[in-house]
Order: sequence, then structure tokens, then C-alpha cells
Amino acid sequence: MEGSGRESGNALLFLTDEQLRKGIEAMFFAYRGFTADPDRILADMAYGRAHHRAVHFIHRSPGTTVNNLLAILGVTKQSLNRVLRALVEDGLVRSEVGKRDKRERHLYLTEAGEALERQLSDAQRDRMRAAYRAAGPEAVTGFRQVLEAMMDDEMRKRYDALKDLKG
Amino acid sequence: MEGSGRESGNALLFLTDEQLRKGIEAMFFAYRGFTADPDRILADMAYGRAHHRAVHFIHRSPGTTVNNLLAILGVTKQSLNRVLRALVEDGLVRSEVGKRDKRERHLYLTEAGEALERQLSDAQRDRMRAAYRAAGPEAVTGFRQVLEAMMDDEMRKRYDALKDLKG
DNA sequence: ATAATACGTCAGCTTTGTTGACATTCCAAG
DNA sequence: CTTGGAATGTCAACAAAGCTGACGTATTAT
Repeated sequence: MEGSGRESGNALLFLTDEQLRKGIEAMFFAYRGFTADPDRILADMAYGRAHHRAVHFIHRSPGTTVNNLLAILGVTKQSLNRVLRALVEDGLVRSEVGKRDKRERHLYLTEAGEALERQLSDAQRDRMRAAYRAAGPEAVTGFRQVLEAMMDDEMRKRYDALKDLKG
Repeated sequence: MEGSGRESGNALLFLTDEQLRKGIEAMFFAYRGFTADPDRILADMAYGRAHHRAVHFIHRSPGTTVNNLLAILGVTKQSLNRVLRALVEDGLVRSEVGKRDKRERHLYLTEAGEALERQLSDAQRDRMRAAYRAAGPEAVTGFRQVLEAMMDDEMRKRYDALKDLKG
């Protein structure tokens, strides 16, 4: 992007259907690896991937509202509510009535919730770290660039909104 | 891997939890974008993502057996069978009894099946192509390197097995 | 002959998504 | 103060796509 113009020239040459298909298949198999470790951990409990996502984003943005979470995850409130209810009942998530706007519920992880989050994200980060190390720092930059370019506009908004919080 | 040792030195400096989390979130949102276009197309029909995967890999490896497909997709035969039955009934997939081993069923896409595959993969390739172009050729290399390093050993076997077919 | 393999199928269960309908609570505008 | 709309929660019903277990059948291998 801010690099030389040299690479833009022959970039198109590499975009054969064969190359693209490999990218598609790599994405498919890699995503399985990406979720494999948390899935294994969650399989022992009564939780699934949906719980993992909720826990992740509540940890990421403590005090986020249900509506916020809905927008990020892109599911219906009924679907999220089922997951959230289980997490609250099991004492992993705390739901606080908003002070400014009492209609809103602000979500926080409890100690137990943070512990689960740590367990799950440790596993996922370990794999990501290993992949990053194996591929090297320049690959990491490229990896992120392609992923960000691959998002829907909707998704990119959500991703960027998260970035603004802390990153 | 076969590159310089220079980059390995400062690689570790970049592996903060913050960086890793961004990678995790990028993966999450990008995968949604990755599947969004086919999902939209399939929503109009009575098909889902499972049908897409079956169609993709039958197109990719014409004449593949049910067991082969099972191993690649990583699902149970009951689950795959439901999908496959629908595709055969709808005339998108042809199932041929094996000549050497008559227990095996070899799977092929019909004309209609190929047409659907083209429609789906065109959409997905378009997005992948756009992402590749936006990110540049060096990013593409990095993207693939990280993805391949992120796969489970099991997944990588399946991915490599596919690569050997044509790529 | 017998065992193992490949495939199909029936039945039942789980997770995670969907719609639609409806109640409650609360803010804000009239 | 009343009322309309927004945010949330809940109930019911359903679908997609995964799972296990059991069973049958044809075919191949031992």
C-alpha cells in the first residue's frame, strides 16, 4: 500500500483461479484449527461456540450492553439471550441495570467468567502465536491485511469499532 | 521457513496479547465475510453451508468416494448423507457405483451441479480476489503461510492431500 | 466361511440459529 | 401526565446441521 509500485504490477498475475481456490480451502481448514482448541475445552462443559463468543466480547468490552453484543455477534436477541441466560445462571456473567438508562443491561464477567475466558483464549492465543512464529512477522502483516480486506462492510464496522476501544 | 533468520529475531516482539487478540478477532469477522456471499445465494434455495462444502469438494475432486469426502469435511456419514441425498435427488450430484470396488460410490457433479458450484465459487473468489488485490501479493503469501500454520495436523493432512491432486 | 469395509438409513438428541407474538420497563415528547 | 417508541426479556415453534447408536446390505478380503 505505502510500499513500492513494483508489486502492484505483477499482482494480477498471481490471481489465478487455482491460487484463489487454495486461499479458499486454506481459509476453510484454518478456521477449523482456529476453533478446535476452544471447542475441545467447551465440549466437556455444557457450552458451545456461542458461549465462547459471548464471553470473549464481554471480556473485550466490559460493561457492553446486550444490544451492542447483538450487533457485534450478528445474531438475534432470542438466540443470544439463551446463551446469556445460561452464563448468568452459572455465575460466569453479571448483568447490571444501566444507571443512565435503566433499560439497558451492562454485561461483565465474574471471576469465574474471567477464568473461563482466560482458559479459552490462552488455548486460542497459543495456536495463533505458534502460527505467527512459524510464518514470521512479515507474514503476520499480510495475514491481517488480507483478513481485513475480506470482511463485509458491516463486519469491518464492528471490527473497527472494537479496535477503537483499546487497540 | 526457508527464508532469512533476520525476521525470527524480532518476531517475538510483536506477539503481544493485544496483537494476538486482534488476529483472533480479524479471523472471526473475516470468516463471516468469507461465507457471506455463498450464504446469501444458498438462502434462496433449500441449501446451506453444508451443501456448499460438499459441492465444492466434489467439484475439486471429481469421482471422490463418500469416505474420502467424509474425511475431508470431518463430519459423520449420517450428517453428510442427508446433504448428499438432497443433492442427488435434486440432480446436482451423480453417485456412481465403483468399478474396481462396487461398495464404493464415486461422486460427480452434474451440469446443474457444476453451474451451482460456479455461481458459489465465483462469488467467493470475487471477494477473495478483491481482498488479495487490496492487500498486495506479499500479503497474500503471508496470509497463506499463517493459515497453513494455524491448521490442526489432521486438517493440514487433508489440505495437503488436496494440494497433491492438482496444485 | 467368516470378518471387515463401504454405504445407506432409521430414530433420537443437541446446539445454535431463525420468526412471531407479547409483556415489561423506561425515556422522552407532546 | 399521558402516551409512543425503544430496549429488553420471554414463550413457542421451527430449521439446519451436527452428533450417537443400531441395523441392514452388498461387497471384498482373509
